[in-house]
Amino acid sequence: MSIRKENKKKKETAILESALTVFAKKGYAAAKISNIANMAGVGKGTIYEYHQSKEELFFSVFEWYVDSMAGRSMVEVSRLGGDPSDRLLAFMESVFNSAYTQIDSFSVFIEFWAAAGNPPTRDRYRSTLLEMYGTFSNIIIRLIDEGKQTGVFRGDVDADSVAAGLVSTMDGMMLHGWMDREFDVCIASKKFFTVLVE
Amino acid sequence: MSIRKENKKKKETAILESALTVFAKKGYAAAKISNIANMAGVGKGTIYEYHQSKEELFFSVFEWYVDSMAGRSMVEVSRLGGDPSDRLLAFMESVFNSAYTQIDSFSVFIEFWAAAGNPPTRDRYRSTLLEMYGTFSNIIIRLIDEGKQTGVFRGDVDADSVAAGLVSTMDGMMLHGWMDREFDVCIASKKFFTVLVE
DNA sequence: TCTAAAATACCGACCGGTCGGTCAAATTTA
DNA sequence: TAAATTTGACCGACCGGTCGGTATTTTAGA
Repeated sequence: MSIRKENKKKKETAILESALTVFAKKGYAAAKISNIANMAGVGKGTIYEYHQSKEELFFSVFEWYVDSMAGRSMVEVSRLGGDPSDRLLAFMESVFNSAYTQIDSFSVFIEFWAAAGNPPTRDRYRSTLLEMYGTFSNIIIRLIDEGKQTGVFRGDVDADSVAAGLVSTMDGMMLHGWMDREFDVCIASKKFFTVLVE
Repeated sequence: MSIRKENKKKKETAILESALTVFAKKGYAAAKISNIANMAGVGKGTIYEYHQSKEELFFSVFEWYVDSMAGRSMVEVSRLGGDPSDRLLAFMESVFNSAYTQIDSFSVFIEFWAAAGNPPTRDRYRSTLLEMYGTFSNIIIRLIDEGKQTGVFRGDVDADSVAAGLVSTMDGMMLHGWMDREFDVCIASKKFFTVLVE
């Protein structure tokens, strides 16, 4: 690859990383393009070589963040062993752990939700989020179905509802863990899910 | 009460209601003070008779909204009958139902979370939110303890963790129901909690 | 291989629109 | 009529986005 292309790639990620950091620290509104440019070590105009507008930049950060999350969890689940019940708990735990290591950027996630609520940006944020939740749900549904066949789970549980509930719970717990630093998500979720599974 | 005082009270609530509506519909940043004033049927300057700044107005809306939520749920639970297990399910259901009737203003709730994340506003939003969650938690904990004594719940469940989990789940489910209109929170939560309780 | 010209990438001073907040005048109340 | 309240035209700080100019790499011709 030519020197030009390589530099571009590097700057591309430098900009995304800086944008994530600044958006997380200040929130979308208070984050200035110049802050992001400074942190990325580029000029303000350069940002606009890569992204049409502030809003587009935010959306790019969103897609990048969500992709990496979904991708990581797919990898995690493929590595797990044990019976479906164990794997379900382990899956939840791994998602929490991986999310917990970057709890500081959780605040942008809240702004993704907010963006999924306001008219101009609503549709595309919403559909991308639902896609991501669908990925998580499917993983859980598959584990439950498997567990039903091997008899670990009762046959009459509605896999869809439980999956939806678990995904919701994960979001809720992350949120609470982020708001209340004394609330240890990993421990609380383990206790909660244990009550649920046994 | 004098006519003056009465009018002031009316304008006070008219402003708060309009503010909630406009913030919900457009989001904090895009909501203009003039929009809110128009909808409340007052001049822009009048807003500043009641609130120091846009940010203060938003915080007032926040407190008002949260108080009414917590208040309503306290009333609900005092009216419930049956054994603790039934009352727990009924409590959840009533919270969901009451929240669901005003799902359109849920988007402001997301912005409250966001405000609880960004430095200038963080502390006061966070503490008020945690207080509200504490109220919910206590209601649930009391029901669980009661259920333990009457033998409806196993004695070894950690009431605190379960309460924290349930509160998280409520938030998460509201969020998902709000994002995905096909996801019926009331039905899904009932199924999910039933799996959990029995 | 050297050089010149073309292409691409980068930069930041500047512009212009927006909207929170102010205040002098108008209106209402007692 | 005096005091209290309301009003909306106006101001200006702020910041997203532009663009003319510079620097760097690539290409082409000899």
